[in-house]
Amino acid sequence: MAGGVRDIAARAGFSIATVSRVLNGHSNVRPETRKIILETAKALNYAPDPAAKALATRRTRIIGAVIPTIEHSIFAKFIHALEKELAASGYGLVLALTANELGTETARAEELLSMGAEGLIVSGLKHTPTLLSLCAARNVPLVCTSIYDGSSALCTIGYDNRELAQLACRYLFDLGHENIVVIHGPVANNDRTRLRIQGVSDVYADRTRVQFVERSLSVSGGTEAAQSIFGLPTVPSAILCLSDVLALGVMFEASRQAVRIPDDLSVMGFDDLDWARLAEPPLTVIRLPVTQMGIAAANAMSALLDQLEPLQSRKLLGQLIVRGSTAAVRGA
Amino acid sequence: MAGGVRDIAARAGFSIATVSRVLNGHSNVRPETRKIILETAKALNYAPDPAAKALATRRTRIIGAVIPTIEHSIFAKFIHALEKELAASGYGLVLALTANELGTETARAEELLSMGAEGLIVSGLKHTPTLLSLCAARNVPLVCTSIYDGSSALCTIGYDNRELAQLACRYLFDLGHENIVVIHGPVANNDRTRLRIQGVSDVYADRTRVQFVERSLSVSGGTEAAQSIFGLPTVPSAILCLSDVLALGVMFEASRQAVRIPDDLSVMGFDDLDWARLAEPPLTVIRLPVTQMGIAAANAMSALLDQLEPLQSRKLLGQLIVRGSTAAVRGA
DNA sequence: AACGGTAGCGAAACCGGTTACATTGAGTCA
DNA sequence: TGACTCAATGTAACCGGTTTCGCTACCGTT
Repeated sequence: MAGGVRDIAARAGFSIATVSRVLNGHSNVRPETRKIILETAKALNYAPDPAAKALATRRTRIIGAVIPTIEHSIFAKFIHALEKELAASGYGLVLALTANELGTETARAEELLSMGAEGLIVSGLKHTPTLLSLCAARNVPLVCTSIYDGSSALCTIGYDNRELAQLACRYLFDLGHENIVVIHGPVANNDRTRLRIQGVSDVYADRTRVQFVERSLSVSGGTEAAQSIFGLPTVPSAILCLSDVLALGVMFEASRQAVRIPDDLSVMGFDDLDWARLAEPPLTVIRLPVTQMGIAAANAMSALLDQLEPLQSRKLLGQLIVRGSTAAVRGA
Repeated sequence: MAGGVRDIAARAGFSIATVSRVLNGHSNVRPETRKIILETAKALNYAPDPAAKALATRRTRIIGAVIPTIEHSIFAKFIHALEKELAASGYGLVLALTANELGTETARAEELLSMGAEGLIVSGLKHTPTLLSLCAARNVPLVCTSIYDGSSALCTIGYDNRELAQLACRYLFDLGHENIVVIHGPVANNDRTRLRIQGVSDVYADRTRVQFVERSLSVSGGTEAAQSIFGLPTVPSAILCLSDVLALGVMFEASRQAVRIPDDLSVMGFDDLDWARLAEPPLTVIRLPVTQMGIAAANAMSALLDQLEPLQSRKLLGQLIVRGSTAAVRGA
């Protein structure tokens, strides 16, 4: 029932070339001709075949994203902004979630390319040589997100994880917290977490004063970590969570064990998820500009593909948001 | 640099037909021929052109999903499972988020189709006639999720929202709660919420005993609702939140106002997000089988497209998970 | 020796669009 | 009136795969 350009041409009494011209809004067509063709197209309720169009134009207008997960809100927000902005530029988003399974990223990326993605968005800076050469060979633009590295040859659009961790630690240190615990997610295959840890070490140079606890990147990771910390002989005066979800777990556990925040313990998060400002007490955090990042990544990609400008790394700024979950150490 | 089948054919000394046969694993090719062709394909690091392949085979192996948002974890979990399962069957997922903007669903669906989606997954049962006729005209399979309706002509894969709300209410009622408040997200354009509200009314038939509060579907919606409720002349003995995020907001606000849960107030959620069992107190919820739903939707779609079996509605079961946030009403 | 069957392969059509180039006819100008 | 320009349209090639159909050569039968 759905006719192609040839059907329209036959029915309207013109050639397929003219039909195509009309359908693509080219100018050198007589207005009346345009009208006739548009009408018969509507009558046949024509819809162009995506595959044929892609083959002829060599464009799919699909870009792919390979992301660890979407269940962590920080990624969800990013993807949301990314999708929205891509759509505004007429691009579609194909998604591949690696679910933190190490080493699947390259394979998933390849799948996306085989579905027609003409650009790739990934997170982090560390990728297999295979992936890199793949992109180079087929010259598929690659944008790395959640990280900014001006010295990298790759296009990175994100924030400076190390710097932001420093910002958090300096704030805590200035409040008099000389004995802190840092809870973070798995470092395996996660350069961003590693950078944040470096940032912590930059400030808390004397390693005896800072302790790192690695757990799964989830609320339960936070509660587990909190349980182990609360059982310590000397409880720290502050806990820095390198993700808000960990902080939520800590807050739940603190509430359960009647540890008062911030009186007994300062707690700080990283992300600034929606609930952070609404928590009791409201959570002091490092805010990550993920929405901005989604927009920036989408714009960089579409600008490149639309031949407007080359890819360019971009550093987005996070910020310290002081709220009620942190306080000066007692007696300081 | 990247060669096509014709390059391989020329280099290997065979015809493009044979090359294609080898590349697609057809049997009637001499083993040695296969070997030669595979080697030259590798040498030229051949990758089939997705558009050309799609045009010739009339298959894209892309399915589209139009979803309100991905920032709500319940959808994120669904999409995650969906993507994973689709990928396992060799399908890709293109995503369109409507961000609750009313009326964009149809347009977004059309976009997905124009990018080559050969199947559509949407949420809810209520859609524009345009969307429905679009799918019918191009015979694109459509799967409605987050809802089950055995009487609908459409394929629905989900849970019975009304029934589950009844389950929640009967539980509360049996605990002696005769005066409850139900907090829910916007009902506009959301048949699932409306069904849940119906389920509540089924149990709390006497409308004077139940009060409905509509807020944005977010933690802040929950805190706002809680604030208005705690200011009421007669505070209810229980609050049923038709989504866990609302419950989180309520819990935060309760903690802020020193309202003890469950002693002063029972709070109940809907979803069973990761943190629900870890909250303080752990949240009593209706668990929604969203992961299962993602898997089921993916399987239904792929089975249809692989010509294995027709689409079929499927009812998935939610369940009541009793935890610490609810208790019998005092003096009952 | 004549024959049927089949494995292996190639030529060419086809999928449904886009577009370079050719063609036509009307208008302009000397 | 002839030459030239340009707007409007058509013809056919092309994008890069898949697939139908037919040919050849070789096999085993009788």
